[in-house]
Amino acid sequence: MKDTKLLIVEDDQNLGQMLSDYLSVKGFETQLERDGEAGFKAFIDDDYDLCLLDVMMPKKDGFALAREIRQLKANMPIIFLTAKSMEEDVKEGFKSGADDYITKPFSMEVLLMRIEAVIRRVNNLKDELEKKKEFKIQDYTFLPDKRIITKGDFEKKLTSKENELLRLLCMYQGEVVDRNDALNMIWGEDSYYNSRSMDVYITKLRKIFKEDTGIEIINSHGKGFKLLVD
Amino acid sequence: MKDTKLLIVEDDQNLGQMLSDYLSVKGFETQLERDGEAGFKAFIDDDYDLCLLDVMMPKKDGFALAREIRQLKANMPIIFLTAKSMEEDVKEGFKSGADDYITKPFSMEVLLMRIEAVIRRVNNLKDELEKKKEFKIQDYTFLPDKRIITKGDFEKKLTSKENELLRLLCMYQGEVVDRNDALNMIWGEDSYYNSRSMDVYITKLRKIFKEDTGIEIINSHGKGFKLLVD
DNA sequence: TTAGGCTTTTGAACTTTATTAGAATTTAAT
DNA sequence: ATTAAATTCTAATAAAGTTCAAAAGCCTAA
Repeated sequence: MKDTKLLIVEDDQNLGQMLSDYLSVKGFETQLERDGEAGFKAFIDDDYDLCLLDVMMPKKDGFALAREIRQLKANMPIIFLTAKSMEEDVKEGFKSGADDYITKPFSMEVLLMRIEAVIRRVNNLKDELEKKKEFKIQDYTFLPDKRIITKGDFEKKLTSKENELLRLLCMYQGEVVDRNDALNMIWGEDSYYNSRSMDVYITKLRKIFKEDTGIEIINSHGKGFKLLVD
Repeated sequence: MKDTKLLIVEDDQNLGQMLSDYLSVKGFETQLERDGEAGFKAFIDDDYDLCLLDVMMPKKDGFALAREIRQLKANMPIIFLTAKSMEEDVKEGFKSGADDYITKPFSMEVLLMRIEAVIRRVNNLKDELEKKKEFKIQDYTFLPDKRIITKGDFEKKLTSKENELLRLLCMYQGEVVDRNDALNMIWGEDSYYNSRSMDVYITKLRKIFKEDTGIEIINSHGKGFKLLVD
């Protein structure tokens, strides 16, 4: 596995550099930006595992930036660097399972612990999902370990690619699964031909649910696929 | 997105200058006007994130000014600077979700906290909107998660760009959505070509509502677009 | 070990989505 | 009124996704 990659957005040059240096030493790959706009650009250009956002920043504050980031990646883990007075707002508005906040001033050690905690939490979440033995898709029961999907007395064996792809879609049900991510996870590499191959499997999965209104695998052009169930 | 921009309308020159200076130092962009009329002119000429209005002013008092401002921008956050004796009036007449008031005399610190609180509240409102699953546009139902818009038995699938753009317009229904903001949020960057591309999508959306009187996407020259429904 | 059956990849034709170009209009400003 | 800038909309093109069918791989039971 590669380094954990952090996006740090902090307008105080001193603090920013200090964070960046300290966390680099601690084994993270870091990218430092000094305002919300630059931060968003950086976020688009690269893949990060966690964002560290100052709340009070010129051009675009941390909350606004977080909102935009979440539009692109709904579960991106975020830690807000906030003043004492804003504590309540973070709690109310932004604390999803993948978030945390830390009030200034803080010690580097404490920050490090928070970062590790968030990453652990996120990994656990992913683990849980991966370990999940059974997914419900309307009346269907999908058992990834047994590689079958059933509905009433209908039962279909899935091939391993079908199985992994459906598992991934189910894990992130309702969210777009990145094409690249899926390719890397299931095919091990993201090439043009693998991508075509994946399309074929998407077609196969769609065929399974063809008759069922309310189950759809929709494409998000240039991004990936999303399993929608209502 | 730019700095948070404040319009300060205060007839007491001393206090006005002090406010303006202090808030500038604190990282806000400020514009100071000394009466209601000048304040309204300034409001028309520029985009503000929050207005700080003295209630007692010559030519046009703070309430009257607020009324006019609200006609142009229904949700403009406003903080009234009021004397103790007027406290009741503000509470009754003007406190919308985005408002606050502060009684003179006040400390700069308290004012700052109020400003931040209002801005935070507004940002949280935006969050809620983003999470919204369903928008009504007259008889249409727009379901951004499913990327469809329906009306009776008419149903149209939307492409992801159409979908995001319409979502944005719906979120700010009745208000102008900045071109730049839309480009940054949906396209990730604000370039000439993306801007042309967005125009094409505006055209597509307009076509959907072509037959419907009372639904319009109107352009605000040099600013952006506004979804108008009546 | 090898034929048959299943899985996966590849090729190719086709559809949909997004961008670019450009001509015609509209708006704002000098 | 003239000019520049911004917008509108159609059409052409490029890029991405979909699907079917056939080829290539892979496994396993005879």
